Amino acid sequence: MNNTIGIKEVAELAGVSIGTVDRVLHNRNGVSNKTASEVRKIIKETGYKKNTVASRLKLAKSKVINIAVLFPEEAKQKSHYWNLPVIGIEKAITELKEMGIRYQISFFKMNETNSFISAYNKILDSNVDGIISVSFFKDACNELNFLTAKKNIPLVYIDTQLELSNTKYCIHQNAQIGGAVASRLLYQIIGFHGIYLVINLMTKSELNQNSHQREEGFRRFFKTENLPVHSLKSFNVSVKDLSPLINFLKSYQKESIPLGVFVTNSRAHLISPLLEKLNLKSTTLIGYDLNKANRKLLESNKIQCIINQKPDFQGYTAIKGLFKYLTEGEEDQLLLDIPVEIVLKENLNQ
Amino acid sequence: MNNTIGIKEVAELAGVSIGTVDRVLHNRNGVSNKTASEVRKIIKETGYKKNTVASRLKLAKSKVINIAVLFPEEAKQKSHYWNLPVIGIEKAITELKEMGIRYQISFFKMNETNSFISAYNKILDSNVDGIISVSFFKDACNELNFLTAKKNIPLVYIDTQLELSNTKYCIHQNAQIGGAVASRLLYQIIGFHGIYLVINLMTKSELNQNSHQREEGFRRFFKTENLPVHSLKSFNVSVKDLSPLINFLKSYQKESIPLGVFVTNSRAHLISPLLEKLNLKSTTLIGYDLNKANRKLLESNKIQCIINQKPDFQGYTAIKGLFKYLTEGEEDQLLLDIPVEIVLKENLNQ
DNA sequence: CTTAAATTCGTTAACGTTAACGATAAGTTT
DNA sequence: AAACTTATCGTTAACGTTAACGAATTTAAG
Repeated sequence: MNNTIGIKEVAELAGVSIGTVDRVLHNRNGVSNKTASEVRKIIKETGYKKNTVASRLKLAKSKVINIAVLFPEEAKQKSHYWNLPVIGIEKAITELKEMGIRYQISFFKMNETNSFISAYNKILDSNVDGIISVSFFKDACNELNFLTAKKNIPLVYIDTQLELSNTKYCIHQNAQIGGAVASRLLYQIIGFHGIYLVINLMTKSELNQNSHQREEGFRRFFKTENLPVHSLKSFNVSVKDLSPLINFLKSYQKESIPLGVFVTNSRAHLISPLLEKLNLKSTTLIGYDLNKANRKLLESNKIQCIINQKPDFQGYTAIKGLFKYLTEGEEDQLLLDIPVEIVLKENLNQ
Repeated sequence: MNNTIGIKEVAELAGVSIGTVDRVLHNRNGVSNKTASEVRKIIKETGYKKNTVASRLKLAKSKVINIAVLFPEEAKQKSHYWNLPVIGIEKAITELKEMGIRYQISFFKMNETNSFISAYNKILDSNVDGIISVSFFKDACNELNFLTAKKNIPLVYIDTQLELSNTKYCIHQNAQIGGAVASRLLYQIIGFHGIYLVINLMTKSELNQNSHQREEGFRRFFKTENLPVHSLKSFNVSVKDLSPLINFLKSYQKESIPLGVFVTNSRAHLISPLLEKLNLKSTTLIGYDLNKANRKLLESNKIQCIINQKPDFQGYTAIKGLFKYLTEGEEDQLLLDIPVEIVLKENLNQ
């Protein structure tokens, strides 16, 4: 009935003491090859699994698990987007605090690679068991991937900004699916004869990876569903100069064709006022991320739909996944697709 | 720095032994009023909280937490709707198994009150620490509420079928919000001039509580958003005789007005073939629950949107909530609104 | 062959909580 | 006053894992 096998049972079956079994389990030396392989055989046969609860009770004080979080400094601001994963992280840490786990957050400036590099160097100098961060800088992140791999420290990226070939663990939303969801929603509403507008509102010169893939998913939808569209245009415009976009909108102002706008990042709130000014009231606007401005516009029906990446959930699962990995070696909770959540005014505050 | 206060520190501060502190914590007798109140004072001052990990390690074998699950017998069928909460339950049990928690499932017939009653009587006769079930029968559930309250056994209903005044714990989706989400989606698509159809597909003579509230939420949307509609009709039809509905659809067959259909339960898959037959192809169909038939129709674009109640998540949180309650007395995770999840073809398999 | 060094392994005391088991003191019955 | 309850409280051995400590044996060095 009670088939939970402990280290004691393994020891007895192998004809050794629990100390020896423990040495084998932790790959410590001081055990002969012969007995070690015998113990390993028993472990395999019995399917022994360490009792994490007992293990962490023992180690909670002497071997605290230290997680370093390295986020953009915007995470300090309450209700800012980058603060949301922190909320999830804190929730997970609270749930696990009896297990002996701590986290420490440090910050970098989104436009300063060096602030990121010096921050991760400080982290790597401390004794850290796992890292959670965001991929903003290509070269620096590649270097960090290399350094953490060498030191055998798990590094989890959330909310992928860049996709790096040597990234091992990341927890994020599938951007293509997000784009496809947006296009289906828009297509249902404005249909074949409408005008589709994909807006990449850029702060840097290069296009963000997420935005790129979201547009790709958006465009692909029409192909896979075999739905030819009358007009689908995309704009890569700087937030500092929206004039190309404004000019385009003005040219369509008098046509009475329905307009569907998909903003591929969190700045849909910058587009809504434009549409208001130009009297394009029947426009359907879909954007990303539940920041304060977007929430407000969703509540006042100026934005019709927001796709949520659940950044809080990403932070939460990152901690839980790291804990599972560090205590049980279980990797598969560190490589996750977070579901695409569709948020309307009605299910906003749940 | 390390401000975790244990029973040992409390004992020292109160000038007693840990045995006495334990007696106070568990309200066991054998301690004088004077020392008890002194201990309680220290507990309050220090904010001592029991270390659940250590507690459960100690009790995992001697005091297993027994959860009884009482579900419709359809839960036995893989991929049936009622099997989904079981999957979530099993996931939670697996996560907590080191803590000494077990569950046992028993079944009742959805059309036989007595099968429910005899099942819960058997459960109450066994030594059970918590119960998870579904409210199908008014009188029987009221009685069960009474009996569990008397025995001080927490009873959690998921996926509310009936709303009972004396229910203490339930984990379910807000039906009104679900209805409102459906109406917004439909309104965006078919607009002011369309025809709205709410279909309550009934198996019994009385209207299901969920269906009722979903319709209410659906109708309320238009009022709160101040959107007069051209036509909004609701049908309460038996699954055995759809003819009233068919007749209605036939009468609208030749009008070229967009039609939006909201099926308030999991049986949207019964409506889709009707629409096909009557050649009402531009109809938008929204339903509930990701059963096999609905999934298939979503994938083939015959259903446009499904609202998911996340029954697996409900089961999962029910176990987690019961565990938290039984170990720490924390009640607030047993009274939960599960978010309304909007599922399209594109985000179906995540 | 003796002694030192290294290898291999068992024993044991924690981690924080629980509760059985005694031990002591106070009160009650003959 | 002896014997017997009762009330009150401290001591201690678990739960399963960890790792320091030391004991026993083998190997190497002199």
